Amino acid sequence: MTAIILKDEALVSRLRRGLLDWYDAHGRALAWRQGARDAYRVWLSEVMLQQTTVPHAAPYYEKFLTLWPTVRDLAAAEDGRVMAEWAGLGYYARARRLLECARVVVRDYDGIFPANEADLLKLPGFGPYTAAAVAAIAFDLPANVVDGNIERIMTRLYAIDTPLPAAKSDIRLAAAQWVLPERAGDWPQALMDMATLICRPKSPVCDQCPLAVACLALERGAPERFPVKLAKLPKPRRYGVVFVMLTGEGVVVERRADKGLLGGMLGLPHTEWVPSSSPDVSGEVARNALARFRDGGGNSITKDAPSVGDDAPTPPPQAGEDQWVVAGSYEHVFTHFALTQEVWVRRLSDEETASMLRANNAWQILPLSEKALPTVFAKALKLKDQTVTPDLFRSNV
DNA sequence: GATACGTGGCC
DNA sequence: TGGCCAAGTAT
Repeated sequence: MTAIILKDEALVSRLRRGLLDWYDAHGRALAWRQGARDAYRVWLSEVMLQQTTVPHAAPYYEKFLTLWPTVRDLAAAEDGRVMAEWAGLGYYARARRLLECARVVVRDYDGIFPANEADLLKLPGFGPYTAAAVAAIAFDLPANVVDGNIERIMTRLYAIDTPLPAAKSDIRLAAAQWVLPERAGDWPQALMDMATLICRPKSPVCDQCPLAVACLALERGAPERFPVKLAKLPKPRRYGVVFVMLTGEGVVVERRADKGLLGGMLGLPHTEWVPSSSPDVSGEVARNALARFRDGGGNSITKDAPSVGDDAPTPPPQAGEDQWVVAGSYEHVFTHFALTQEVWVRRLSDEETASMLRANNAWQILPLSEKALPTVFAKALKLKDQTVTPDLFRSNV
């Protein structure tokens, strides 16, 4: 428990004004800051920006606003369309909760976001940060907005050396000292811009910082040491095979279960992602997966797949198995594990396609021109494009 | 409190 | 090149 040293109010007041002056002169002209403040736009941008960089989120924000200009438009959208538009942005639970929240706002609030932090906090996908940010930025309420940027500023300002996340309560207390009703919406944005442009994680530019005279970390000589974080556990590696089944109309994809990794997204059928490549993922594991696809169960492949090393009976080779082309393999790093995946490609006849779709009701055909897949699967199609011979695309094989 | 949950850029 | 980092939330 770090004791927060209360700064004298006159100093806080002066520094606060200095940071707002800096923001007026140097704040970023981001798309969601243009025009009148609109709770829907503020909320949309905040959700997209969770754990996501501004350059990555910006084009998605523009596209969503074009497709669904109001919360009512979004609430009326098809689930699959929203998920497809989110593809590539990551943390897909955000998209499911975004849609759920839009529908709650329309149903319970007549399409108008509640203008108080407590009610915002109850909405799907709203946590302490987003509720405070929307309250402040959309409704100009003096909420205590604390995100990773503001955590960095506060741990440096007060030299809080308790490792995160244990330091969060102290950080909140520190940040709360700076909140005032005057320019309540600009304040957190000024802090976040300053944290991004000046109080950066690495090589902070302290000689440009409006708060430098009060910064204990700077005074002690190592501001980049803050915030202190607990060491991360090593990231395990897993292995799998992904199947690119080409048809006359596109590629076979499955709608994934709503919960868990890539929940609610379209994906390519794939084997279980096993912790070891031994004895042979691209042999027995792949063969078992293909057998399940033939018999149905393509949407539960991770649930009842035998793990590598089990002496589950190897099914007889399928007819046409030799038509698979191994396009290569690639790596994809998720939050909590790294995946090495081999890409198997083959052309399905119309009969096989019909049979596969009958057996696996979560499967459908996605035109190759559509960009609806999470990056982990988009990479497989890209690898296919780079390596597979054109004759696989012919309509009759 | 610990863990699950994506992706891309940077050094 | 592998680890770190980015406007967190849900369980």
